[in-house]
Amino acid sequence: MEKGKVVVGMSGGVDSSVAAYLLKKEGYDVIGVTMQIWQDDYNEEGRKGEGCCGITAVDDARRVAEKIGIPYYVMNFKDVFQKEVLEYFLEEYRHGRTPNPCIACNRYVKWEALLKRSLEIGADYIATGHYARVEQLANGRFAVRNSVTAKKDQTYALYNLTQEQLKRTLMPIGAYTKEETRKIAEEAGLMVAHKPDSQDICFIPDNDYAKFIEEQTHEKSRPGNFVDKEGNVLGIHKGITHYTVGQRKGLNLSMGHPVFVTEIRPDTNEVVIGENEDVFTDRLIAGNVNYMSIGDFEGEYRTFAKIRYNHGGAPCILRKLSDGRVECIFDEPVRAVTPGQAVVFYDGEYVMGGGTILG
RNA sequence: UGGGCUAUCGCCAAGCGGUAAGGCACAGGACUUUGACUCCUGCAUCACGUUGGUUCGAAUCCAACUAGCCCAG
Repeated sequence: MEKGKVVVGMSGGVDSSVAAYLLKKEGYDVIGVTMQIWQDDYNEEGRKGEGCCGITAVDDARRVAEKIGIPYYVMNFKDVFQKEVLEYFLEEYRHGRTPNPCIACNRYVKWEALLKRSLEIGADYIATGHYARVEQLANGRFAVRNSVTAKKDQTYALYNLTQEQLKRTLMPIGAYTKEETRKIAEEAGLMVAHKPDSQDICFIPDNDYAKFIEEQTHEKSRPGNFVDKEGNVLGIHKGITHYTVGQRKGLNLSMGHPVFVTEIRPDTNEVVIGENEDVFTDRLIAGNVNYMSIGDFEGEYRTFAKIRYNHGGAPCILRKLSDGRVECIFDEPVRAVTPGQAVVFYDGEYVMGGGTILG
């Protein structure tokens, strides 16, 4: 109790379950909460491998909460999810960009909304089952630090959290590997110990996100032209929402050798096709930059950047631009810089900041 | 309707008498708490435009037919 009151976001998976268990064991006053963020009325059969927000979530989370002896609630966050994640997601695709909904969901739903409500009910912290650590640095700032397992590291999706949010965040799982987490779950007798990892976009049932966009927007995707960089028409595409930069599969273009999407032009409804080397670039511009381990920087800044969730990262130099934008110049070209995705900067193991890729 | 050329998997394309390469596309799987990339597997089995013929044996040679292309008109 002396350690404070913490609300743990429980998805019903192993990670958040173990997070709750560990905090309880450490002496926190733990409250389990599952966020209801999406329709809870799809009881279709055959939903395997629930995402982070699935619906068997509630059952599993409640059982775990009971098992470890903590109060448990379900909170409704559908409105904020609808606005900050879903609408954003649809709008980005409509503009030919490729959004990362998890990042928006983390910042606005999991943290902003959940934290606010948690504070309202008297909590001191919120906690999640992310593979990342939160630490306060010598300069007084809070930053997300790499999980002990680079393999399961989830810091990329957390770059957008604010100092206020981080100050009140606990991520107990960051100190363990996935295997260790499962072992802890097993030893604690949590029935979710062997639940498969979630994957894919959690709110898109069958993983067919293009169809999902059509259904949500009530707009049929509009076919257009595949063109090469000279403007020659190569074929017809199914609608720009079906594609992303660097994509090869699903183009149905038989050029004799593999070809890739190099650009999406929402204005002309064109998808530009090129060679593999055409999809490499050594620079990008990011906007909406959120600084984490440092408050800001002047001039140039040497760092290491990831341009997508599963990117190993690449050394680069940051240069300040106007309107809070930054230019990122890589030492070596990187593949498929994609507008809409996030670029996250690292100082060693710490997230230095990140932003949205504009181009 | 004179001459010439070509017809092999959805697309491109090897093969030149001995029993159908490969690439692209596509499908399935692996990987992955975003979209991609990548990797693995599969993908012509009375079949090589059709019909006959030669041959022990033809996609490979011959003939006719059909279709397309080119040059002449």
